[in-house]
Amino acid sequence: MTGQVRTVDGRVAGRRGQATRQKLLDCLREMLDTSPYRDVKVIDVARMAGTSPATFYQYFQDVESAILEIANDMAKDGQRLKTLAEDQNWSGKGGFAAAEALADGFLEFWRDYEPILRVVDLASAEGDKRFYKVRQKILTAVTGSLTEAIENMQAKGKVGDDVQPNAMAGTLVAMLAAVAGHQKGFESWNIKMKDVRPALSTLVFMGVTGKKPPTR
Amino acid sequence: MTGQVRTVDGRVAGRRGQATRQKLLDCLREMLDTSPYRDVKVIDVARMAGTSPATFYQYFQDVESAILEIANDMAKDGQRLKTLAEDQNWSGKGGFAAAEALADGFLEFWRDYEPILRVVDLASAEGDKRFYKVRQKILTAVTGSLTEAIENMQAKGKVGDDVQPNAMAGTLVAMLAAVAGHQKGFESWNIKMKDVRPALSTLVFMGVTGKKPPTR
DNA sequence: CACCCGATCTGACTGATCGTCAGATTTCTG
DNA sequence: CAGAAATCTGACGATCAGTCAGATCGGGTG
Repeated sequence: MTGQVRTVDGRVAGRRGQATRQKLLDCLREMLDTSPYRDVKVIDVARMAGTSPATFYQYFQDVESAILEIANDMAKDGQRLKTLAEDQNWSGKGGFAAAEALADGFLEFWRDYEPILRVVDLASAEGDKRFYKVRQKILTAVTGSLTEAIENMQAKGKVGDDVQPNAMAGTLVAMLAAVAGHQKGFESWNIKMKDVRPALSTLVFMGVTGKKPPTR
Repeated sequence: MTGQVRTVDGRVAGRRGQATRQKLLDCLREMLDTSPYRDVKVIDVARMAGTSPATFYQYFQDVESAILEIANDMAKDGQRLKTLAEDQNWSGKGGFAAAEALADGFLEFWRDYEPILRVVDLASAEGDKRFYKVRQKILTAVTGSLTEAIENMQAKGKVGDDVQPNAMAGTLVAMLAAVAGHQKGFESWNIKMKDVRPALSTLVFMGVTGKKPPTR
């Protein structure tokens, strides 16, 4: 299913090849952790991996393609977010707990992949479809689950139907992603994450159920 | 107050110099509209402006500094967002209208400056303090006004004080910025902006007041 | 108008990186 | 161990970054 690993000129990579390829990806990821995206150079990645630029180009079209590879792995891992939103009971205290878990899931996921997600965000905003697709893969599942949840609440008459479920779900997901992506920003802005967490959960809960969260 | 326009080596630019400088900025901005950030080259900007790379370096340290210049102008214009959040009456229908106006303000502002804001977002997430400061300048004022509004509501006992006003305000602003920055994404995702607008406004209203918006 | 002088621009250069290719090196196979 | 396949790399032409000394421009002056 994952398909075989191939070199740029189409040959299937063997054991050794896969190892170097992986090493290049690891070094690229480390590079992105420490340098601005614009300053990441193939030559530096190659040097760090103890190989030559020519080798890099044997496995990747360019830097973007390599990042896309990392991003795809990330997207697989991202499916864990989906499980946090689906088949939850959103009423009452349990619902608020679900909202908290969802918020935590986003915060943690973004902490794990921050530099990659930055690039994915930029590239998809710039209209790169490959990156857009990755972003979708991560967010679409969550949005879908939330949409269903909101539709259920509306069916029960708990929420006014003056809001489109998918628009609300999309907005909530965008919010979660944005806040998760600016955790450092919040911190250095005198806003503590431990205060942001309840704010996020509250908004998710209110967005889904249309109600104030239960007092604890 | 704006200070005189200076060349890199400290000379004050005259009439002609300022004109070239501005032309370079304009071309850079146009370039960012159409090319990925990573692919914007000094040589292309210079060519488009009908001048040479050496001239570019006479006025700007590097591409980032030039973008920062554009971003600073943008930040000035961004102060219009602040007025949308301050001294509003957030109760009842008027409050919901205020929330709508705020959402519209964000959507419009991001539409005006999308490519620049993308870069500002990336660079500040990457830890570049100059860009972080610009981002702050735009968002901090709005956040402050919203914080006040929430504090007022809490003082009146309308909202539970289990949420920190500034954390909630920061979260709402992050949400507004994120959604505004992904307008194209939403559209191509089958979610119409006209549906997102009420979702956004509703969340802002609920975040500030702790209540469901009034039915219309 | 001819000249001058500061402001402005640019050609040309060095060095770094990109991206490619043919050939060297390593690993695998029988 | 020989031969083949896989893998790696040195070397190269092209492009771009960034610098500097000198050419050009344009307004003011006598």
